[in-house]
Amino acid sequence: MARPRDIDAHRQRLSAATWAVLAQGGLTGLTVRAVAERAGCTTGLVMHTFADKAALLRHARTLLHQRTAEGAEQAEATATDPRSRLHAVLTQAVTVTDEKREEARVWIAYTAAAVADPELAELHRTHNRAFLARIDRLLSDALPHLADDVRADAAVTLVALVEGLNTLAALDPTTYHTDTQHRAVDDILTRLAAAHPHEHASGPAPLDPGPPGPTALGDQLP
Amino acid sequence: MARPRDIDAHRQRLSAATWAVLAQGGLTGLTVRAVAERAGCTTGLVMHTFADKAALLRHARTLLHQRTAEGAEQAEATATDPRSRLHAVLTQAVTVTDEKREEARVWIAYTAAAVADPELAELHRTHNRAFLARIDRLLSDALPHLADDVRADAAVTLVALVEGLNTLAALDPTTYHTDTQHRAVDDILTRLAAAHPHEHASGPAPLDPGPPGPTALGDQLP
DNA sequence: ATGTTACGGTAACGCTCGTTACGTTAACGT
DNA sequence: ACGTTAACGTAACGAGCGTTACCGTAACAT
Repeated sequence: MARPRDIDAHRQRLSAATWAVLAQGGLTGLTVRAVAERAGCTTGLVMHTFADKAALLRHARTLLHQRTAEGAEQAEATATDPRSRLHAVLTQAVTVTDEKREEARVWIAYTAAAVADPELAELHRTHNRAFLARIDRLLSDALPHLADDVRADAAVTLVALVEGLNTLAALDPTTYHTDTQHRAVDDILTRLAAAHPHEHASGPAPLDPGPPGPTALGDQLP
Repeated sequence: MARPRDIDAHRQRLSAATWAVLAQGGLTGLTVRAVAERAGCTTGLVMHTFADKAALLRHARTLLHQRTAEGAEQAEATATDPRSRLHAVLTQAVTVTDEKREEARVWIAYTAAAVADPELAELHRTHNRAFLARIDRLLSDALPHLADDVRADAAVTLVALVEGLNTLAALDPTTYHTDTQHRAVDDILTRLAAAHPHEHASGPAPLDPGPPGPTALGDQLP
């Protein structure tokens, strides 16, 4: 035996290099050579660590999702009551930091790659549905007065809003500022905390604010 | 003189071919040869019609925006009252047809390309801000009771929602169905038609529905 | 009818890509 | 200390890319 290697550490390092390359050069700038140079090694190590370029892409994609899931998990664990948990997870998802700025650009690249790559598309669906389920769960805890179908639609709305805000902010941070994104999320949550306008499609809106009061979410702004 | 050509017609045909290639093969599948084959010509015509590949991309991008702007213009012209105008433009933007399905995939490709291409990023900002301004104008006509800052945030929310819904629907049409998207847009509009929860940060919501009644937008569902 | 003109096709260039075959070298058991 | 073994680098291959130079040819003016 000779020269053992920590292959998982290599995979992680190369995945991080893949993110960096994607963030800087976009999808067309992603080459095995660029990843190797970014990781401080040669293409030899890359091809010995992954079967091919597609495997590298998939691994980096999965690791990226794990990182975002950890962020949501932490936000969820930090908050105390159900409403602030929902608020914390969504706010964290649209808060722009140096780390998240890169993440958004990488996210866009993977979205585009998934259009033509069925395996990446399947990964996208799995991960996105997990996030959607998380928001739905947080919604049912935070706003139990919402009917199931209304809540499902609200979850879709919130997930799409986060997706859209991050995409637009990545390309136009001037127009889509962090403050604007926070206000957008807070506004939706505040309106959801109020009763649904035509609940069960019966009569007009009952306008029932719910037990904790309608301004509970809005008051949590920084 | 000899052999005149309609260069604008060629540009349009090649741009349409570019969309088709982008929709099918994604950003990495976009090659001059693929565009030429799709358009039924050779790379020679492509390079005689455009200075280089980037010019072809930019032209197709601008033409795509013009097409989407026309769609919004038609929806706006068809509707009669201010509220249905806003509703029609947003609904049309998230309605999935064969044409729009391709459009969404092309849109994603351009978004990813803009991450690494400053010129495409500038085009994106210009066009997106134009759409944002349109929504803001339609909002001020449809819901005049909204304060300027509230309306601006609402416009950002609606644009981001449309962007997010289209992106997610392109990759997961099962989870993000056309009906779901319509309900998401309608729901936001209905909630916006109600008064803002903490208007001017003064007291609680005045809950003033406005002249045409609070359910005017919700009732316009198909 | 015919010469002229430029439109569009052909084919090749240089380059870079993903991938592979091979050589080098570093770390372990003995 | 040293041979062995596998990890990693090196270098080259074939394919495909954007781009260019060149040529055939179709359409107009005369």
